[in-house]
Amino acid sequence: MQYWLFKTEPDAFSIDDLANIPDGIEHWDGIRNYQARNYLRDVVKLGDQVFIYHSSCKYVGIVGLAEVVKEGYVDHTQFDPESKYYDPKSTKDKPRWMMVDIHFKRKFVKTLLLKEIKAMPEISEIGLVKKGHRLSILPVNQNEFAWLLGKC
DNA sequence: GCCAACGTTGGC
DNA sequence: GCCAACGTTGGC
Repeated sequence: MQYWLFKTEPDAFSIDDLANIPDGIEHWDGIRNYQARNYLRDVVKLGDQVFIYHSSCKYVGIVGLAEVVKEGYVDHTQFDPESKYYDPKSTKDKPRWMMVDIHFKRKFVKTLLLKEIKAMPEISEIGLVKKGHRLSILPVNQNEFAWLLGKC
């Protein structure tokens, strides 16, 4: 079992959007960064726990919890010229981009704000606040996950 | 909207 | 394979 933090811009897709899907399952498409892709392809496994994080918005932080219900498979939006995630250099023989499916578990009563997370000395080493923090798929270690979940 | 950080592209 | 130019991310 591993732990992750998936970023999303709530204007585009929020925790509420995820919660409002009838079966609660959504494919996490549109990841266009090789390191994040490698995580999705090779490391993210069934049953892994995922913090949902809102970025580029008023209340930046962790907003809820989801679980991986399907491991890495081809992200179809890379082949769709109408999609903003279209990648003309990707081919069906050698698709570049992957995605996973996640299932909504719960929305936290209150957003665990980035500024609160930054103020926690117990998890000062968390990837979210260090170099490489721009990755949209970030690993979270077990201690960090347990600590953060205890604050929600 | 600004800007620092950092990823990608492409010429050489 | 280097590196400058350019694009994107994301907090503020």
